[in-house]
Amino acid sequence: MKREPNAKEPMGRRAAISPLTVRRLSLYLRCLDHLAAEGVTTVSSRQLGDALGLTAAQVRKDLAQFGQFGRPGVGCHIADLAGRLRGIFGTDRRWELALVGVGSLGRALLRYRGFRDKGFHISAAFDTAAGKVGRKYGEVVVQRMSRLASVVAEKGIRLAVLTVPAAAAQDVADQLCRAGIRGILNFAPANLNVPEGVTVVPVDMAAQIEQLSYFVNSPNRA
Amino acid sequence: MKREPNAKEPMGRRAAISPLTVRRLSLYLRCLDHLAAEGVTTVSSRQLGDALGLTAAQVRKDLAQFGQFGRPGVGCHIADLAGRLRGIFGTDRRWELALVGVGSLGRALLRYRGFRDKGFHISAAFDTAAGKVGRKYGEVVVQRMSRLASVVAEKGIRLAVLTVPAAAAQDVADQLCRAGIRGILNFAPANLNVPEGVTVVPVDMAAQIEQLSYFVNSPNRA
DNA sequence: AACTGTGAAGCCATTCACAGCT
DNA sequence: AGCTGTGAATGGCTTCACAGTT
Repeated sequence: MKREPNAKEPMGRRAAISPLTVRRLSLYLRCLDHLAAEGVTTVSSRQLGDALGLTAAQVRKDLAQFGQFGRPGVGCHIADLAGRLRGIFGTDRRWELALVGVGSLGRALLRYRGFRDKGFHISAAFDTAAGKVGRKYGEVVVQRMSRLASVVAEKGIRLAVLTVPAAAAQDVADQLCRAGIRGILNFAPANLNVPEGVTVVPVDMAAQIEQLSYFVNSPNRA
Repeated sequence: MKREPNAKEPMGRRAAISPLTVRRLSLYLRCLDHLAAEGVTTVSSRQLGDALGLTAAQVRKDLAQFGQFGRPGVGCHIADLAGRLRGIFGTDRRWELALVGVGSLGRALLRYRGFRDKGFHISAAFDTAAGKVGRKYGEVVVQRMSRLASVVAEKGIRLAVLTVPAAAAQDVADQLCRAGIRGILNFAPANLNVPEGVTVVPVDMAAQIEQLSYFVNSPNRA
């Protein structure tokens, strides 16, 4: 995972957006959906910021990168903005996922509703353990690893969830990349090396609880 | 083993460290443990940086905040540095955790080895569902929520793992804070309001897969 | 009056470059 | 030589402040 100097290339009409901004966009969308469920139709940047602990200017700057939303004096139309954000994320369509590693975490994710609600459907699961192959968890039957490439091709799967032990992670990631996967949600505590064009988003829960104990441990509070 | 604090700050009180740095410290520690397991005893900032996709200068700046490590011409002694990092995180001692919400994700975390390996032990679990109370998952028996405060006090629990549905998250967080919890690892897709002195670290998997699809979807590579 | 969108300023984080140690 | 620790420079992110719109 090497960070290139990020040359400013004019390709595509979207300029590169910082990962920090992308993370906040998710928060905005969650908040908008929440408001919409309550019947609210309009929201100001200040309201959004207050709900999330951000400044109103930050919210406006983030959203401004994608064009003009809300009208002065009124605010943003929630449904419009939410739809637009979904378009940006690509969650206005359905995504098929492959999951590799059917341990306890993998099984939990096979049943996790949070993915389905956003349009992400785990439609194939793989494991090396013979005892697991053939078993059905949630909706999918576990298959052997040798079927990975053909299933990925057949179902047009572009994203994978990686829930194998750290020691196996790089090897499995290589297989996923060869199979044509474009993105990996990596739960293994390992840094993955992937070719250009494949994105890895790490979900390192061990690191996150470490952060928690750091902040609880340390005397400084902001 | 002479430590030379060099009078940056008196050792007792640490200056506030940016969350970005804290996240990288976790990566350093993981990498150091990995190297140590291979029998390596010394590492340079360049090697560490290369392994993680960071510059050598970044690594040195991050570590310099905590004093002097490695010797010029040699590098850092891995065991020393790792031990020091564990001290910073507080993972050189044992932590007791309470888990609230024994759904599929909660059950998976009750068995998750990644926490135990870092010294975090889930020693109590709670749920509102009568059907789950009394059942044993992994090592712990699920208890009813009304017992939360007394168990937390009794076992000296300071951290909690929150795996309840979003709609219940704030209410449960309030209960946790009243019970004296100091930190919450929040898996619920909701922004929690907590009093001063309580830390929340969000683990929003839905947002993370949204990020993944954004980067796969968008033309610009990072 | 309320709110947006945006240049400019301010602040923080990263990288550079080099003196100094082993 | 090889490496660290650190001031200086750079670059990026956030906040400020205000002109402009409804």
